[in-house]
Parts: sequence; structure tokens; C-alpha cells
Amino acid sequence: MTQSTGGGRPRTRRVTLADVARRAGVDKAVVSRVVNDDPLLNIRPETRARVTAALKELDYRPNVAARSLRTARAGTIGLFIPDFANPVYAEIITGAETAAAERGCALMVGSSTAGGGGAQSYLDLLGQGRVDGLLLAGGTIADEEQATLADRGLPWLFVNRRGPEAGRHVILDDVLGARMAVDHLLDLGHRRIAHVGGPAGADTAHRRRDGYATALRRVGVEEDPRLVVQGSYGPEGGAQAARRLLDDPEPPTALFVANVTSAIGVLSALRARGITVPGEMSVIAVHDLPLAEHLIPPLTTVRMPLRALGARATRLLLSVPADHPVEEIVREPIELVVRQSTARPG
Amino acid sequence: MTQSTGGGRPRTRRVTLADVARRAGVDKAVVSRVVNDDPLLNIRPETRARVTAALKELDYRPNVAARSLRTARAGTIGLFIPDFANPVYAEIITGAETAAAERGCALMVGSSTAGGGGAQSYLDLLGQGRVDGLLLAGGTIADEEQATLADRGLPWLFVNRRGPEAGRHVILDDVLGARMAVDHLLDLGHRRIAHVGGPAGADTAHRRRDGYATALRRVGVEEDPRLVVQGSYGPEGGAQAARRLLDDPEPPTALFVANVTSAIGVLSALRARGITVPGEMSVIAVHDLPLAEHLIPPLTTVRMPLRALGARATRLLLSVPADHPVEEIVREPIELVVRQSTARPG
DNA sequence: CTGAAAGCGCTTACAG
DNA sequence: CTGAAAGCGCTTACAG
Repeated sequence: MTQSTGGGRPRTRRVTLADVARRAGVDKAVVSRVVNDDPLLNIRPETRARVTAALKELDYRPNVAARSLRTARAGTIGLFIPDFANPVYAEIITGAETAAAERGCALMVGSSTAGGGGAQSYLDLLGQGRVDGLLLAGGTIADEEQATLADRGLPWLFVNRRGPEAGRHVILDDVLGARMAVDHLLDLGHRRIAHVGGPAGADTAHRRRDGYATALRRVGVEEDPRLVVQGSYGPEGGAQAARRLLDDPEPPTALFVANVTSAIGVLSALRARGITVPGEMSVIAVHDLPLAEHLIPPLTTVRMPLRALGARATRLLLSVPADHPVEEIVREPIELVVRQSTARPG
Repeated sequence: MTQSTGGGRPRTRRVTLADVARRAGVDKAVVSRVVNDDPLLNIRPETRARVTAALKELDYRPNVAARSLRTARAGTIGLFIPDFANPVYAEIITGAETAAAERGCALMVGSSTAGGGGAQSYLDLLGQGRVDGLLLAGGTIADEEQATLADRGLPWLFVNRRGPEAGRHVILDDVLGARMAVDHLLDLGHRRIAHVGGPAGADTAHRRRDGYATALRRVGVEEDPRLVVQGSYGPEGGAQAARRLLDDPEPPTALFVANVTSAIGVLSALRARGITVPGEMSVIAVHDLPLAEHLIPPLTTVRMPLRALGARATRLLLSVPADHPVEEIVREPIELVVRQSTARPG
């Protein structure tokens, strides 16, 4: 039907199973089984050789639409992230891409904000059979949407956040990561340690704040509510939070920042106020990115296993039935990366 | 066939056109035409109402696999970027997502590096009919691969880079952007201006270097080859390049950096050497990101219309036949964003 | 104004 | 050991 493009140049017609079968002198069912490595196929070596040769000569590639229609599987999973500009998600994507490729699956990455569709768009993907499962990283999702997801009977998983209720998520040990950061400050001798937290709705922000509180409690330091300021996961929120903390009559000597992106703003705000780091203020943040080493001063961070998170989530999505609960904390090591933004209190 | 998931919970069977047709008491051909807004369809209002109602009641969603198989169109375009961690691409993605959604198209974003597949993976996408067209942003592609792309007769486009030969690309006016940056430094009175360039293979790096040379030539400043250093599009490459320039017996008074990410490293290297910005050295970079404002000092940049680039590329991909040449420079305004990293020479 | 039918390219039980 | 056939869910000329 479509022998040529609109532009006129003849398009090489798609090679189908039937073409290969004709060339190899077998039925297309045989070719299909060869292509899919059917273990039940008992084929004479010379026949297989003919098929393999024809496959190669014609450069056959299965039509995914036909295959999906027949098998009711798309061979694709979707990953939705709130923002492509946040490099933290880049690591998760990389992990997911690798794991999906291992399983012969394509990964479709989308952002929940852009594209106009918003929250509805990924539900559509599932409904249309475009993907076999959905990974939802960050962002927010209404209870109603979650119910719809469950109804469809297709697998989906929250990544790096817990859902409003049901247990289908895989997360990192943010409590531990936060504790490691605060412990580092405590070990250096700091006692008046403030927390530049994440945004109100974020599940990770909540858990990191928990870790902060736990670490202080363990050494008998009483938490001062004035020292906990809600920020955002961006530079601007970090800068605002830092300015607020500096206005305190009894300012802290160290800051535990919930996110490295936020720390960029924290450092710039401190600098604007003429406060030296780490001389007058120590700063540590969650997540290690390549740029952390090039901030001024080079930033001490806690490196979280983001890539492992993406990979693990993908594997669970592809292996655990849609109606089974999944509540996993990725246990890959969390690492303290000491650079030059932390020191003993002046 | 698949009435229940592996886990046992009954899955609500997919609603098909036949289901809707039965409920509305019409043929499925009619439903199909209603769903697709067939302008040739002449239908009695009450019939249409029945169909519309059935559609809604059953929450019908067309199966994309069946539709693709029938129409030989995937309704999806692919966008390949070299690295998800580079926020510059985030802007391009956002533009592409929006434009694709406008056309009722899904966007499949992938990275050419990860996933193991490498350069071959997007060729597979085309071959399998998974996408109707391909946007290739950055990265490198062999001549042979380009030939394969052309053979397939499917549309593809280089984004933000030109191909090895044939004219199928949409790019920004990097020459102008670079000239604007260097002109700003010249206007401030600088004459010994160095260039921290991009990586050797990058087409954008080449064009920005051209703009640098042109700007100098225009005011009669002779270019000193020692002041042009090849970097990378990352902090580390920027830091190395900056150190090299500082070792020059006759160091520059200003740096034009090919990329904002690279500039992060430049600023950190200058600081490590105790050189003040902008007091002893002015710094300006291409691309404006939110973090530019929070660098130390806040970085003067040239903002390029990256989002418009993504959108324009998507629209061209979907409208220009595969065998027509496309060579477009996006003409949206380029903007100089003056912050605190540039000043008159000390 | 609406319906019947063919067919897109696969996979998979089943027959021989 | 290999082939014939049915059918996944759509769309689209065509018939009436």
C-alpha cells in the first residue's frame, strides 16, 4: 500500500515473515519460531541455516505492532519523571534503561508535567496498551489516579517515593543517608545543626528529615524547630532557606541540605552574606553529582545508589505480578563523599 | 485469552470497538469513524449520541498496536540524546514533548549511550516500526548509519547538530550566540579574550568557535591560538581548560566558555588559583540554566532558544517528507543575560 | 446513512 | 520435523 513516501522516492517495502519464509522455502511459522528462539522447535540444522541466512540477507526486523497485537504485550515500559532538568533523575533513568535492555524491553521516558497531558497522559499510555508497565518517579499522584491504575490490572510502581497508601514502591534508604550526613557533622563536633529540607509534599523530604531527627536524638542533641526550614529541590529554594536560617538570633554552625541542587543555592546565599564555608559554616547535602566537586567550595555529599534504584525498580516491575505488594528499600551502599565544605566548627 | 493476571486478580478485559458497537447497536466501522472524527462520515445525530455515550460508558481506548498495524503508523516519534544528565537537553525535550502532544503524537526519549544498544538501538526502533521518525540530538553518528537511515525512507532529523553531509538538520544560531557573548566582553573593554571550547567532534563547538573568531576579527583583534583551548561540555573539561589558560605567560582578562556546564568547572578552577571573578577575570558562557544565577559569582550567559529548537524540530519531522532536505536555523531571539561574572578589565 | 469484509504482520495451538 | 489456519483489534474502500 505504501510503496513510496509522500516525497516520491520509492521506499523499500518492509520485509515480513512471509518474505523470509518464501526465500528460505519454509512456512512463516517456522521463521517465527527461529526468530523467537522457541525452545520447543525441533528443526533440522540445514533448515535452520537456510532460515538464518534468509533472515540476514533480507535484514528482517519483526513488526512490533503486529507482535504486540498478537501477544498483548507491548515490550515497552514507561518511566515518568517530574522534570528532565533534574540530574538526579538522569541516574535513575540510566539504571532503568540498562535493566530494561537486559530484558529486551524498550524504555519510554516521559515527564509528567510537560506534554499538556499531565497526570492523565500516563494513564492513557496504559489504557492504549502502549506500555506493559509504569514506573512513576517523584511527582504527585491523586488517590483516584492510583485507583485507576490498580483497576487496569497492569503493573506499576512508585520509584523513589511511596504511594498514598498501597504498597507498590521501591525507594532508597533516605533515613540512613540523612543520618550519615548528620553523623558526619556531629563527628566533626557540630551541635547546632540546621536542616534545609525538601518541599512539603515530597516523600523523600519527609524521610530525610526523619533521619536528621534520629541522628540528633541519638547523641542527645535536642532538636530546635527554628533550625528546620522547608526548601525545595532547586537552587532558589535552598538560597531562601539559608537566608532564613542566617537571620536566626542563634544561627547554626552547620547545614544539612536535603538535596545537592538545593545546596547550590545555599552556597550562593552564604557567599552573598559573606559567610565562609567551611570556616564559619559547614554544608553537606544528599546526592552526589559530578558538579558537586566543582562547587565553591567542593561540596561534601552523601552518594545514594540512584542507578541501582532505577535498575531494581525496572526488574521488579517486570517480574512481580500487578496485584502483589512491593515495598522495597534498595540496599546498595550509601557513601559519604567528604570534600571541602565541612570542617570542625570554628 | 488473558482474563486474569499472573497474580490471580481478575483483570478487566480490554474494551474493544466491537464492545462499543454492540452496546450502541451499530457496526464497529461506525464507531471507528466516530472515534477518529472522520469528516466523510455522515451520521444521524441520535446515532452519534448513542455511540458517544457507549464510548464513554465503557471508557473505550483504542488499542495502539492494532491501529499501528492497520495504518502502518506508530503515532510515536523518538528523540535520542547523548546524556540525560545534561540539563541543556532537558529544554530540548520539553519543547519536543509539547510539539508532539499538539500533533497527538507520543514522544519516546532515549539516550544513545546507555541501554547497551548504543548507536544501533535507534535504528532498530525505526526498523521495527516503533516510531514514525527520529530526532537525533548531539552525539555522533557514522556515515554508514546515516545511509541506513536514509534507506529506510523514514523521516529523521539531526537536532542541534549538522550531519556528516546531507542536509537534514535543525540547529540554533550558535555563531550569533557566540558573537553576542564575545561582543559583550569587547564592549566592556576586554581585548585579550580566551575561548574555552567544546569537545573536538561537536558541531556546536565548531560553530561557537567560529563566532568567537568572527567577533574578534570585526574589531580588529588578532586571534591568538594559545588562547583557544579545547574543553568538554562538562565541569571537569572546563576546569582543565581554565588551568591551561592561566599558565600562559600572558594570560587573558576574559573567558568565553562554550557551555554553561563547563563554566562551573572554570569558576572553580579560577577560585582554586585565587583569581577573582570578575575583578581579575570576566567569564561568560553559552546557555542559561536556572543554576547560572546561583553560581559564585552569578554567571553572565547567553540564553539560546533551546525549547523552540525542540519544538521546531518535532514539527519539521512530522511535516517534511523523508526525502526532502531540511536545513534550518531556529530564529527565535538569543538573549544576553548579564549577571556578575563580567566587568571592565581590572 | 450504515454494514460486511478484507487485511495489516505476527504467534501459537494443532494437525499431520 | 514442518505446514495450515485462526485470530489479535483495528481501518477503509466498497456495497447497498
